[in-house]
Order: sequence, then structure tokens, then C-alpha cells
Amino acid sequence: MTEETERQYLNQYNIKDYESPLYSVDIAIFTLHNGQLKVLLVERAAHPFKHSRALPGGFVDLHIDADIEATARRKLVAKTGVDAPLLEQVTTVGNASRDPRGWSVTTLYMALIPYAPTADFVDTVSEAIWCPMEELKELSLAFDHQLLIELARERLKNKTAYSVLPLHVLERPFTLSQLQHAFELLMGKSLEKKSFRRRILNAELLHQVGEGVPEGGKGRPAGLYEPSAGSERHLFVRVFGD
Amino acid sequence: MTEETERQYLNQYNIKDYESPLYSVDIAIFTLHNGQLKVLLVERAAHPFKHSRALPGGFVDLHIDADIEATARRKLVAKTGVDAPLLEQVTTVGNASRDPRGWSVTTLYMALIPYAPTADFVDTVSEAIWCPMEELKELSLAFDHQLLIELARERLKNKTAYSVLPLHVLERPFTLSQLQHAFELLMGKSLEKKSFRRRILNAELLHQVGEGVPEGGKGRPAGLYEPSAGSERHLFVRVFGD
DNA sequence: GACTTTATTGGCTTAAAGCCAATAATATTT
DNA sequence: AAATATTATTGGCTTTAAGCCAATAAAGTC
Repeated sequence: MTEETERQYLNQYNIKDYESPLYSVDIAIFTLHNGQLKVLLVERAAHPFKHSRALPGGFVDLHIDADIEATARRKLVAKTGVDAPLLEQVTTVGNASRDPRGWSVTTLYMALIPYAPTADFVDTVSEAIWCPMEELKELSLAFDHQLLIELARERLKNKTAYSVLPLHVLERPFTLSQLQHAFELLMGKSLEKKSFRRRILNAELLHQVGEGVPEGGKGRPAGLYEPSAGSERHLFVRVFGD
Repeated sequence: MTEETERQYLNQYNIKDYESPLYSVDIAIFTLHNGQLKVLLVERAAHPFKHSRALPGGFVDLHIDADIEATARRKLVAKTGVDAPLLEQVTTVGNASRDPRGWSVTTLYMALIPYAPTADFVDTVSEAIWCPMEELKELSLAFDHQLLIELARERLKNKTAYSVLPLHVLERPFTLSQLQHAFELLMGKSLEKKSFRRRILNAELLHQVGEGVPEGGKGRPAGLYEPSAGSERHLFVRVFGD
């Protein structure tokens, strides 16, 4: 404890007599595409884990960033070209072993965005890919990024349960079946059709726009819907139970 | 971005060519006492904010701590003598303005523990107090700790709604009314008596231990209960709706 | 035209919450 | 001692929402 107070004393003059951990930000960006949930990965250009796949992320720039969310957003924009309006902080992981360079702390953010091909908006990173979550296990990712993605995935499941996120990642207009499939994908479980419709329609977050054109295939034409104006304000309506 | 890759290159050799933010951990410890929700504050012994009240917390010790939760637990033990079995990470706040020494990041943890007088277990800190949440607004706390406490308080509300935390902070045995009051205090809202009893009793987390002795006052004697063995395993039973 | 596929709706059952009042057991007051 | 106040416990109802399943509707394909 003497050690501790000595530190605080020295800190008074902004002197570091001890090492502090590396601090970084990582971002797990999800999207829905072709009926799959995908996560955006980049290829690392530098050691450690050079050439390995990793989540986009990086260090705080003390002269540019106002806060850590700004750091995350800056990295997100740089690597995806998209300024996600919703950036959710998931958790912070820090320990002695996650980075071979030493003690390291990272704050993980998450976003769910509409699909866009990576080639169109990735600039500096040598290669960025949308990796289907199902193929993830086979990859060897940098650092503890497998774990980070699991954590973000869990948050996405929970978040979806009490929000209306999927409304904003589907191509418009969409049918209620498509919307339900999106919810099921994100939540990782199947939902009861009748209950789903009741909830969604009673919430008055949608308005019907088309009279009923089928989209790809067979069967009775479905009503086409779009999020109604202001539905962004109601992102945290609870949509479904556990 | 050249800047960025250069950094990553230099980091390969563990060289820092740029400043990194201060990184610390803070802990908001709550308890119930005399029908009030209280938070544990300490008095800072060093600049900045010397002599101001603040949350307990501090910096990572790279040679001692295995991870940031260990840092939090080490600080918690040092300042309260209690090893909280449940330490919940609330959020991480980092920006250029929260610490006069410069860019600073802190990860906030939270715990709810049974009441114990501070004098008994606080050692190094000159003075530690349980501050009633109602008196908090009048205090001028160090850094952004007012905000941090608000964030922890919000988490405590939500956490209580889907857990059974209060079972473990009440003096045993307790009555169902006492338990309900604890839930109401923590959740910041009143609950319906009948519904409360149904939920709690159906969950089979309690067993009746007394035949019905009144505790302080008047009225019909109430049944006395204790958490049943193993109820710690069911901490995440959803107890009440929104 | 018969069959398949998907969408939509109706009509139940079931589960749980909310509401309110009746009854019970004690202490306090008159 | 009786009346009153206070708190606890229980019963019974209404309301709300979920789950289940089948009937009907509107398109396709064979």
C-alpha cells in the first residue's frame, strides 16, 4: 500500500514510475446477408499476429479523439466507411496474457449495420471480409478475438430481444416473414409466428407500404412494410420474452 | 493511416512513440442500511482532487494482477476488507477531460454487499464512509465519479430486476415484507405485494425458518425466511418484469 | 384443375400479473 | 376488556400476453 500511495503521489506530477497497460478499442460489426449472420474481419498488417484475421480496432489518438467511443467510431469509419449511428459498448477485457507484447486492455464495441460489400468501402486495410459466423470456428484469429466475438454475439442476442434493431438492417420494404427470420437469426432461436406478429404490429413501429407483392418465390403474396418515421426513437421496446 | 501503421510497426518492438491514456479501475460498492441505499466513498490522499471524496479504485499493477477484475478485487479488499464474490463490470469511460492529468480511461465495477461498519475494515484510507444515495447530490466528488455512481446505480436497478441479489444482503432471517422493501429500494419502484410473494415463493429460493416472530413492532407476526442452500446458483432468476 | 407453398387470421388454452378485499394475528389505545 | 390500528396472509377475480393449432386466402407449379 505504500507502493500504491507513492504511485498516487508521483501521478500528481504526471510521472509514471511504473508501467501501464496497453489500451485499445476493438469493434465487432455484424450484418445480415444471404440468410447468414456475418462479422467484419480485417487482416493485420503488423506484428504481432501479422497476416492473421482480427477485429478492426486500434489505439486511442490522444490528440484527435474526444473519448473512447470516438476512437471506436474513427476506427469504424476508417475500416468500413460507415458511421454506425448505434455503437454499443459490450465489455472491457484486460489481462496479462491476451497480447504477447504484455499487459493489455481493450474495450469492445458492437454494431449491427445494413449489408454492403466490403470492397466498396475499405481503404487502408489490405483485405476485409464479411465472415459468416458459422465459419468462424475454423479460423485462427489474432489475440483473444474469438472470445471477443462470442461476447459481442451474446450481447447482440440479448439486445435484439428488447430492441428493434433488425428493422434497420433489412432491405426495404420487407415482409413480416423476412423480419421474423431476421429476429430469429439474431436471437439464435425460433419464434412463434402469431406472437411475433401481434407484438410487432401492436408496437406500431411499422406501416404497410405495399399491397402484397411476393419477393422471390412462391406462395401467397405478403404485405410489405417499412419502419415508420420515428421508430428509431423506440429502439428499446421489448419485443420478445427470454 | 500511415501514422497508424507506423504505430503498429513500432508496437512490434513494444516501443511507444505516442502517449497512451491513463488506465484505472473504479468500484461502486452498495449496501442497504437503515432502509437506505448507500455507496462506499473514500477520501483521496493525493492530487488531483486531494481530500475530495471518491470511489475506491486505482491503477493496474502489472506484476501482481492477472486481469482487470483482479485489480478491482485487490482494490476492493484493500479498502473494504471484503472479498465480494460478485463483482460486476458496469462500463468503461474514457475521454480527454475526466482527469486533469490528461486522457484517462477507467473501467467501473459494481458490487452489492451486506452492511458492515466502515471503521472495522478500512485500513489504509484515511476515512471511508457509507454515503446515503440521497445525500450524494450535495457532495462534490472527484473526477466524474458522480456520473460513475449514476451508471452503477442504473445497473443495480436492472440487475435486481432479473436476479435475486437482495437475498444475500439482508440480515437473516428476514420477512417477506423486508425482502420486498429491499427489492423496492434497489429497483427504485414499488412492487405489487401479491405478485411479489407468488414469484419469490414459487422460485423456491427460500425456506421458512421461524414460525412467525415480529421483528420490531406491531401487527401480525410474519413468517421468517432464509435463502435455501444453493440459492446462490440461481442468481439470475428473473424476479420481476420491467 | 389439383396440388404445393407461403401468408394471414381466428379461436382457443395456458401462464402470469395486477387489483382489491377478506381474514388473521398481533400491539396499542380507550 | 373492548375497540382500534397495524401488519401479514390468503382468496378470488380481471386483465394481459404468450403459445398452439388449425382454417382460410392467394399466389405459384405440375
